[in-house]
Amino acid sequence: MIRLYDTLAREKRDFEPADPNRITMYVCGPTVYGRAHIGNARPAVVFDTLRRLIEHQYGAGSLTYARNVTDVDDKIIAAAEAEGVEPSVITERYGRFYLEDMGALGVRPPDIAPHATAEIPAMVAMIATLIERGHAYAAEGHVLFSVASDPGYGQLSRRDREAMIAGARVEVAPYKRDPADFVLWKPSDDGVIGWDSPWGRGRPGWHIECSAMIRAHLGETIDIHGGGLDLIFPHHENEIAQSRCAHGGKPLARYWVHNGFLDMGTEKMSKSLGNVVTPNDLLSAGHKGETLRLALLSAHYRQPLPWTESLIAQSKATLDKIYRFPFDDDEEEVGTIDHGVLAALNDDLNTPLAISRLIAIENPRNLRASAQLLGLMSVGSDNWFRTFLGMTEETANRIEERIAGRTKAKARRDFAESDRIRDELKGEGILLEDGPEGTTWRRA
RNA sequence: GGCCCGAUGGCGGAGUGGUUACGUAGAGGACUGCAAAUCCUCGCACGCCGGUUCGAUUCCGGCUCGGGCCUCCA
Repeated sequence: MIRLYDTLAREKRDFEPADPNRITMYVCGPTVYGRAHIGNARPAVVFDTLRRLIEHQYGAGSLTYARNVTDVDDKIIAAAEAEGVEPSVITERYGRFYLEDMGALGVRPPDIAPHATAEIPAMVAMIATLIERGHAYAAEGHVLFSVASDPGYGQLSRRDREAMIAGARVEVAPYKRDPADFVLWKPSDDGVIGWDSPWGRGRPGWHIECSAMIRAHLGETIDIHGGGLDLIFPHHENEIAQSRCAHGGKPLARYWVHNGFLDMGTEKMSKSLGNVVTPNDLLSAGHKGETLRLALLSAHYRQPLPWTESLIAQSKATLDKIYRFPFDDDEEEVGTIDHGVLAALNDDLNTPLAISRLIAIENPRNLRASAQLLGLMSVGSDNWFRTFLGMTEETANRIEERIAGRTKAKARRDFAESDRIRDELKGEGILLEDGPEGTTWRRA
């Protein structure tokens, strides 16, 4: 039995899917206007891990996991204009980078990756329904959702109407009937990406994209909706309102799961603050994707996690430790997942506790099977310790030759020479270890 | 200003009303030509002030500090 903290209920609840054979999960994916940063990777890794857990507990094929791609957005339009290219050039490039970067962190592609630009008819249809039912209105080329028409609005974020009005610091657009109303459809000027609609040529608002795509691909009520804490308001609140009002009161999601933030010293990492570190930067610096994944999982997903070089180093040390277990990489027999690891994950995805259990596993096959549930130990030990970015077989052979030279020096007790060779290799990032069966080498 | 969350040892981080988290870093030892790896041992903690309790790091209240949201944002 999996337990999950449900943001709506503000407590851990037993996870009971509506249909255990067809579990549905939707997570808000990237807006593809730039390269994802390491903070963006946290939800991708967290929900990838939850996905692996669900698939383990309910069986392969039991879960349909959708993660959208927002490929129409004002920032995309701005980026395209800045480069003098079509928006699709921007969205295809960064969409590809996103998959590459997340893939390096062991994040498997979702089952479904709906793109907003391919789902415009579904959004238009949902907007039309909302207008019909008196929950939305057209004004000056815009369509707005009427927050006052939805008495349940504000439950997820626990915000009352007074607070929302008090918080409306932004100048209220003249076409809004109420300051809290939000845009479902907005007009596009000539030359700006847009689609024809009953309300004129325009493009969808951000929130309606997710509501419409969830409906189209997963249904009116899904089991789990995930995303970052910052999406609770207004994005998820608005999604809930749109979907509930369009679907005769049916709830959008049965469990709301939100991840906390990476701490970057003084303030959160964000593109607008310009203090971003990307997975690509870190991988280029020589860190392995699994190291970054473990670092991201080293705190509970709802807790803040300070992102530092030290955290990365600690994560690498942990992986070095488990990869040093005596494996036969050709071993085909599959291990079983450790009960302690599973119990920790079942309890609201307690990954730090699971990792501590993982390290204590003594059977190598069970260790590997358990690690793989967390998306770790995806490669063989040899690969982990010896693969360098761009290292060729020829380079590896040269290293072997130099080690052979050192072994000869050692045999004639010429330790000055043998230490010289060892130090030289160390300077190149290669560590030697003299074992009972000879010298082995690994990357630093 | 409003809403919400957090505060654990050098660092990361679980958890619990009364016994060890764990990892990493550090110290000592074994092993080693010396290292590395491995093994053994060790030290170091629960933000502040009250309250409840036989007993609180764990529950309650207040305070301080930090973070998030209220505007695009993982």
